[in-house]
Amino acid sequence: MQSALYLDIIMSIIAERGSCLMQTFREEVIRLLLPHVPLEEQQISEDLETPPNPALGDFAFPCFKLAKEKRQAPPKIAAELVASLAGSELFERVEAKGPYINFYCNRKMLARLTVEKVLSEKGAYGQQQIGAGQNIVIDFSAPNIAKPFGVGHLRSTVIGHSLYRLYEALGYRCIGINHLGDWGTQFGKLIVAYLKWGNEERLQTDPINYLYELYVRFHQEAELDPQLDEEARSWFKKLEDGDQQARELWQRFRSLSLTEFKRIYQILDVEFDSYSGESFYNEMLDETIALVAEKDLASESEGALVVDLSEEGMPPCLLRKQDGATLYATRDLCAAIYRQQKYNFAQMLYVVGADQALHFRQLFAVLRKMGYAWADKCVHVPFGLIRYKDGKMSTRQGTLIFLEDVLQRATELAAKIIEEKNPGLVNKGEVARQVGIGAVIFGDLSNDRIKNIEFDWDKVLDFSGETAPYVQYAHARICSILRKAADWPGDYDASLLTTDEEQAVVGMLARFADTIKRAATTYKPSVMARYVVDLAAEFNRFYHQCPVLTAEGPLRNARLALIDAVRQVLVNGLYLLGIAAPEEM
RNA sequence: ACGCCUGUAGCUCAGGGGAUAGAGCAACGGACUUCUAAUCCGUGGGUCGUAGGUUCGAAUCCUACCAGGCGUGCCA
Repeated sequence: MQSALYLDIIMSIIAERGSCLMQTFREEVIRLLLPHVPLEEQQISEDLETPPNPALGDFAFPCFKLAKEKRQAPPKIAAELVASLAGSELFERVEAKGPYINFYCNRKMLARLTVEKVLSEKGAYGQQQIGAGQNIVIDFSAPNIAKPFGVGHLRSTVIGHSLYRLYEALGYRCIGINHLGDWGTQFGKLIVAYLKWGNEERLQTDPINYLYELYVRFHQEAELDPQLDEEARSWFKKLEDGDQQARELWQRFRSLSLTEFKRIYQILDVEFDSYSGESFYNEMLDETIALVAEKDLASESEGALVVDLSEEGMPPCLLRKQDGATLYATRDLCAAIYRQQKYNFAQMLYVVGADQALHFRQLFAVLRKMGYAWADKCVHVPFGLIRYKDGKMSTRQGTLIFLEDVLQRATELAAKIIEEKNPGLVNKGEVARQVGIGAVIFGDLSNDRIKNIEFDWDKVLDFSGETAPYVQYAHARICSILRKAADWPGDYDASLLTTDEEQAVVGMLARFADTIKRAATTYKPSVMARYVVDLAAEFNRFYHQCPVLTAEGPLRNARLALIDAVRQVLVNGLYLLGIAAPEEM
């Protein structure tokens, strides 16, 4: 009874924007199994898996769980089940293999649905509506004013930026906030250092490096003279109290730094919806503290104002120091409440290093104690530290590697390789930047964010294997082929794409939407990074196995359509990572 | 001392409780008169930190231990 009408319905469901291709096939498997197994829909869906080997089909259902109830061996159950299943247009074969039932997607149909969907939706392919009408706040990058942008800050920046784009693809409205570290005791330190050793001329000519120098010097001198720390704290207190000299210096340091940061963000193609940093909340802090006190949560301890968290098994959260000055936690608490009021977020992500895990657990605990149900919508998205082979990277000790140096060297290397491989390339400089910077970003995103990274120049400057240039190269190759096929009018019959190599590529394309969802909901851009590498690898295998331009008529058209679809998904995937896709390299 | 995180091939890492644990790099051997060789194919290489437990089935879940990293009230 599998009529043409039924097929049309399936096709139209899949063709609908925002639907997941593989999901439709998956639901069909469940529909087929449901009448024959004593399991809930949910349970079947959970048990369903992707076979380790494409020769074993596209979906597999393990029969172990049925063995107990049916009192039969799993392979026997599988065999009998297969015999009783209804046929489906969506699958060309359903076979029992040992204890598994393997479902083989109808290759022609999968190829058609996938390629047609990609080529009609183009840049929107993969987008979903899960988050429609909801806001999500993403707090990322947050560099400290008056310190250079080091490779350490790159992590928060690129992870946050990628999450921003991933959640946008799920239909959320994203609000990217750069919670600048533009307040705090560090400014007391900087003011002290500047007043003691400052040189106006050097501040003018090379602000960031000079401020950094002062900062490092402060810490060196403070080792010998603890009195300096005392002075710094008192200058910060003055700053909070509105002392004019302090505010003027702070204002200068801040605006000089911000100009510098924006330059870096431009290089990275990163933007923010708000630059409201810590100082932004300065006027609201008293109110926040009053709110905490109102709920009877604040208490005095050793001269400081704290929220006791012993019930939660955590050390107390400090809101005011002995001298009355506020802390990081006070400002974060204030910011969270402000953002909830302003954005009414469905979720708020803090893309901040794992070394601050306790701080966020405390922050969320205080919000919960205050009775805010939305505290559970706040998520700390932690990531590992960048370290040297021989120890921790430290701003204070001045052992920082500047991001700009890294980007610069990567770009130079890319330029050198272009000179070797493709000296005729027209816009060499631009492409070298796209490739070099892409390599650096990808290097940071490709591994699980929780792992520490050991900084290694050799690794940063290696463009072979699982890297952005690898993916970009596959993309450029496709563009090259498509340029040579300018005669192709764009018509095709994708159902001709049935070889193993073609199907492997199609299968990857069909999994794109699922990958976006998984990358976003696990807050792991690395999932998307792995995907684009896998897709590029699958394309490369196809490329070496199947001629495109020299293929015969209809097959040539079908393959052109296939690689055009790959090109599109590579562009979309790289975009989600914040990486450019040059058409030639 | 306590808490959190990590431990998979020589190195860097993937592995959505299930079929023979996979990539890249490095090593070695192949493939450019043919769509860009920043590519592809092949070979070698593993007590999945250790010991228990749960399960029909554990790299994956639980417990203990070991090793490393980070954190533990007036920095952020």
